[in-house]
Parts: sequence; structure tokens; C-alpha cells
Amino acid sequence: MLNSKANENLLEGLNEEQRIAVQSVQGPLLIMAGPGSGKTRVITHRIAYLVQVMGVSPASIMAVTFTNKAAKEMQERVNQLLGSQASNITLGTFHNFGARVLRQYGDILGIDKQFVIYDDDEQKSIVKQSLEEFSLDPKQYSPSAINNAISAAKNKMLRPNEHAAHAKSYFDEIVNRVYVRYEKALLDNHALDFDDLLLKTVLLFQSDQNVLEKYQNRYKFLMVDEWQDTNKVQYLMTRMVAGDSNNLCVVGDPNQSIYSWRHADITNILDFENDNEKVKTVNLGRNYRSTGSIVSAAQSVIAPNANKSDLQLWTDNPQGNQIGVSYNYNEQEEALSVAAEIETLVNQENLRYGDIAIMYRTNAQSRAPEEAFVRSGIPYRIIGGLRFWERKEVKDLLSYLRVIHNPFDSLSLSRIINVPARGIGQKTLSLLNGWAQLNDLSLYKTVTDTIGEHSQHQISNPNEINTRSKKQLELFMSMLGRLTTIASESDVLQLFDQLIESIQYKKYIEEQDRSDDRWDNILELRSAISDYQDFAPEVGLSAFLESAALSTDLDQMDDSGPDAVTLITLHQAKGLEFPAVFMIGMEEGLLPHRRSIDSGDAAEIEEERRLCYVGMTRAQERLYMTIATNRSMYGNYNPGMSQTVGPSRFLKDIPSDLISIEGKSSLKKGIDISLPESSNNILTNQSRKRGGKTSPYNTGDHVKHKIFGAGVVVGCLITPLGNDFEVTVAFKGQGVKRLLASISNLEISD
DNA sequence: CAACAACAATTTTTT
DNA sequence: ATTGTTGTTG
Repeated sequence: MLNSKANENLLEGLNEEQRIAVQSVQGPLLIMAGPGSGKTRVITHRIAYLVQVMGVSPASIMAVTFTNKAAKEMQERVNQLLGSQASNITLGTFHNFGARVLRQYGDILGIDKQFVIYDDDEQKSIVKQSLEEFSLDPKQYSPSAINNAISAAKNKMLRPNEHAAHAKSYFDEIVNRVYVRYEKALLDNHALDFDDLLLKTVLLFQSDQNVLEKYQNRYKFLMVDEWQDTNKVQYLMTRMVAGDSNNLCVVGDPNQSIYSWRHADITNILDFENDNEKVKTVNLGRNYRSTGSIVSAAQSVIAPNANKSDLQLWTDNPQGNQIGVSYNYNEQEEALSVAAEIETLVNQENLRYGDIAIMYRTNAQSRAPEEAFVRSGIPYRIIGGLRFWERKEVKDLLSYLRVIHNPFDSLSLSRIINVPARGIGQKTLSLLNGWAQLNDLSLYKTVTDTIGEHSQHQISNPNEINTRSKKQLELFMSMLGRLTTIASESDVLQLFDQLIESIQYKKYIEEQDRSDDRWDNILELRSAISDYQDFAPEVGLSAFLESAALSTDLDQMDDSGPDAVTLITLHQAKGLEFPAVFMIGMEEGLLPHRRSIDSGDAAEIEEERRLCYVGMTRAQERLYMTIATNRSMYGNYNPGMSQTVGPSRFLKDIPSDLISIEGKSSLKKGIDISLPESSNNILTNQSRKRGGKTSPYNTGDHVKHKIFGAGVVVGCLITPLGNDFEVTVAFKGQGVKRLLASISNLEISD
């Protein structure tokens, strides 16, 4: 022991198992960590232990996390323990690490160091283009399915020729043809996709022993979090970097494996134990996060899984409240009852809005609570959904920056060549693209050649580009040229401002609807760019583009924001915790999702069950699970369209003494859900169409009934026969009633 | 070539 | 409900 004082400090407050995990620093270590078992604490203390007690240099430690947000949090906590030394630790995601390796040594594999990273959208559009080239109908062969198959192949380390050998069906053959074309497109565009960041790194390590040794010599202690969600390529990468020293610690929980659809391979946990002879295993089963009720309920939900970890989760925490299960008429009512309960928690239970999260299976489910929160004035923020980096205005500007950074990126150039509209239409673009492909040139080069006065490549095509378009192309290219010069001389923020100015983007945005939102997004983008202002001109641009490609909405989520309720998918919620959690849409068809039920694959249902388990174990004190008996799909309640088939089977596995069931009781209890006058008009502009017929009432309408008095419409459905409407009204002091429009004579009072 | 209308497809989950 | 795609018109 180099430092016994540090040793004592670091082990203080840890339980026996946690101490063993922190102190086992030599050789392979597997930490099975249940939810809320102090996993992050163990990892950070283990890092500090390595440095302060074992005297390991921080530079030789690498910790890999699942998201950038997790990396950031871990960095902060290590900073607290180690101070300035902490900055020398390598901390990030697999994709981060891969990108860094390839920026430095990718040229060995023939990769341009200026490579751009293509996201899912761009991958799909390349697939679509390839299909069109082969005269295959993208409607018949879905680009997503093919893209997914290509990704699966890459995750199994199958190159196109190897994949061809495995082809079993006609679909596989199509995939293979597209795969070949797809790889060529990426090469031509000097681009890599997400999978390449991992795959090419492993290929590089395999083909160049010197490079691999550089990393092996540098990193002597490796830690990987969320091991149950790693894939085969990540497994290989980890083992290669760990090398013979094999001081590799992986942390995971098979019960929280929820990314098999992204080719995560749960057998990595088994393989780890099998591939390492003397692997040590530590089980962290004690939960410090949640109440007794929540832990027991979560246990009973995961129990039916055939494939599960035998790790028993337990807690000494007080039993706490029962889990609140509530039945609601439809998703609007579900959202209103959640909103009412939130107000109670905030006003009477001393919780802040920021202590509360709404979790759901699909992004589309955020809409109803969002509307309810707007109406009741509850502050909220949505994570994910229409992701920031995928918004049109953001992608447009990013595409400009990408073309400036890497002119070979023809995909980005196609995207922006006529945005804002400058008279370079589809006809011109397809002529140019055709020519580019015929001569194996980049689009950029083709355009340059086309407009050059004394160009040899003048498009000699019969359908020559007209002089007018040519003139526009000239103007466009000279503008790009100016911007490229600015990029090499000024910082990235100045470049961005000049870009906005040059293309008159503000004016363009103002002509569109929701222009305020769009402009806000651009300002947010600008503020993200300003983080790279101090870098040297080209370096700043490159670093910013990389972070833009690899960051997610979740990464932006930090505690500095205003006090607000968090709306988040169950997947994204992994690793987070909140004092109060509402899991909405606890219905068959939603959780488990219809797709997993229809697949007929028991393994898919088991994954849904784990997802439910992950959600439940995010809650510290209070957990609510809500059901809507009617749910709209694609905006209407037409008979047969509702995807709900009753409460989730997972709910039925929770012992009844752990739950308290409320059927609309929060409304019956007399909580006033009527709207503030001012918010009334938010809903009046909504379409009154329901199933083709015009609905007489809108959610939010104030109405009067002869017997029940004043109330607010919380739902209006067309009846199964389609000749009437069933109106659900919350009456002041009378509770919620369902009435037929034709006989109730409701008066809109406004 | 752009602006507008009509239409279809969409919803699992994301580094 | 909302988004993107396709076809028609000015």
C-alpha cells in the first residue's frame, strides 16, 4: 500500500462487496451491479484507488461509458476525488474512442482523416439511392430494414464478400448488393458510419500491430460500464486494447439489457467469464436507491424471465408508499391525472418539478402529457423525440459546415445546393449527380468543372444545364469558396456567423412557419459551436463536427436547467434516477410493444420486461404506473385503430399488496382540473374532425349540463357505429361522467 | 423552377 | 397529427 490514508478515505462508506470491487485491480473483474447498487460510486472510487493507493498514472486508465452524459458525470465525480490529475484519464464512449483512433491512424486503412460521420438518416438515404440505381422499389425493400441488415453484418464483422457467403434468401442478396454499393458511397464521400467507428478501429488493430501496441502500452487499466449492452465488435475492441496485461473490469447487469435490437449481445457477459480463466466476479445486489415497495415490485416483474441474472436485489430502505396504478379513460385523461398528481407532489409533498420524470415506451407518447402540462402551467422538458441534431434547420447548417470541411461529402452538398432556394432545381442536380457518377467524380468537382470557363469536362450531355442555372451554380460555388477561406483563417464561430450572413439564413427562416422555434434552434446550435471558438481554425471545425455527430439530446441534459419535469423514453432513462417516476401507457401493445408481441419471439417479450424493470428501478420514492383504456393512433380513435388491449401483463405480476389501484380517483377526489381562462384558446384551433365526422366538442371546452352543472371536456370519441359521440366531461364537484352528445344537450359556455 | 395541394406513411427503442 | 413525397399549376 502506497498510501494508507487515501486507502481509508476511499473505502469509507462502502459495503463489503463494493470494497472488494474497488480493491480488485489486477486481472479481469466482472461486477454484476443491480440497479441503484452504487455502481458509479464503485467505478469512480476504483479509479481513485488506482491512482492514489496503487500509484497508477491517470494517463494509463481508460473508462468507457454508454453515453457522453454518463462520461461527463463520471468525469465530474472523479474530479472531486482526484482533483486536477483526473483530467488525464481517458473517459468516453466506444464511438468516441474509435473516432479518435481513426482520426490519428485511419490513413493506414486508407481513411481520410477529415472523414465525416454519417448518421442514421444519411445511411438510409444512401441505401435508398442504391436501391434506385438497381431499379428496386424502396417501398418493397424498406431502406431501414436494409440499413439495419448492413449494420448487423458490420456488427458481426462481416465484410460484403463474407456477407455474400452467408446470404440465404433473396432479401439477403438484395442486402448484399446494396452493401457493396453502400460501402463505395461511403468511401467516395470520405465518410464513416457509426458502426465503422468501431469496426474500422478493430480492423486497424488487426492489421497493424504497432498501432495496437501503442494503445496497449498506454492503457494498462480498462473499465467498461453497461457491459450487457455492448456488441461483439466492442467486445473485440476491449479485449484487444486490454491485451496480455488484461486488467479489465466490466460492469453490467443482464436484467438491464435493453439494446439487443442494436445488436448488443448479452452473451458478452458469459463470454467474458469463459474467455478469462481467472475472472473474479463481484455481486452488488444491495439497492440504496429505492423504497422497499419499489424494489419488491421490480423484482416480481423481472422474475418470470427465463433468461435472467440470478443476482438478488434487496434493500434495507423503508417500505415507502404503494405503487400507484391508475386506470384512465384515454391518454388525455391519463395525462391530466398525472398533471394533477404532480401538482399534489409539488404542493404537498415538498418535491420539485425536477424531481419528477414521465417515462414511456415510444416517443409519440410524450404528446398528451406535453399538452396537459402546457395547459396546467407545469414546466417540463422533453429528452429525445424530434432530436435536436436531426431538425431540418440544424442539419442544413451542419451540412454547409461539413461541405466546407470535407468537399467530398456529396450527400451534404446535395442537401444544401438549393437551400435556401437559389434556382438550382432537381433537374440540374440530377444531371450533375449523373455526370458525377458516370465519371466517378465527387459532386463538388463536377460542379467546379461544369462552371469552369475553359473546362474540359463541360457537360456535353444533350440536356445541357441552362445558362440561368449555371449562373446560379457559379454564384453558389464562389460563396462556398469564400467560406472555405474564412474557415482556414477564422475560428469556427466566425465561420458560422459568416455562413448565416452569406446565405441570408435568417430571412429564409423567417419566411417559414414556427420561425421563432427554428431560430431558437439555430441560436442553440451557435451556442454549441461557441464551445469550439478557442481552437485553431480548422481544428475547431473538425472537433465541433465530430461532437455534433456523436452527441445526443441526453448529453445536453444537465442539472443546470430550470426546474422542470422530465419527459423521457424508457431506453434513455437507463442510468438515471428520480424521486418520483410516472410510467405511462402501461398497456399491452405498448409495453410490451405490439411489435414484440407479434414477433412471436419470447426473447423479445423478455427484453420488454427488462425495459419495464429498468423504468421501475429509476424511482427512488414514488412510482406510478398508468393505463389508458382507449388510446388514439395516428391521431384518431376509429374503431379498430386503438392499439390497446388492456393493462400490461407486467402489471399483473406485481403482488396486489404492493399497489394501490385508482380508477380516475385523482379526479374523483375533487382535484380541480378546470383550465385557467387564458389557456382556453390553445385548443380551439385544433381540428374538430374525428373519424371523418365533425365532433361537436373539443378537449378543453367549458360546458354546462342541466344536472351536473359546469365542467370541462376531457375527451370526445366517435361511437363504434360512427353516428354519435361519447363525450367525457369532468364536472366540478361531480366527478367524471361519460355522456352521449346527442342526448346530453351540453352547452359550450366558454 | 417554385409554390401549393393532395396523398401516403408513420411509431418501437439510439451510439 | 404530422411529416415527407408526388403531381399540378403559375
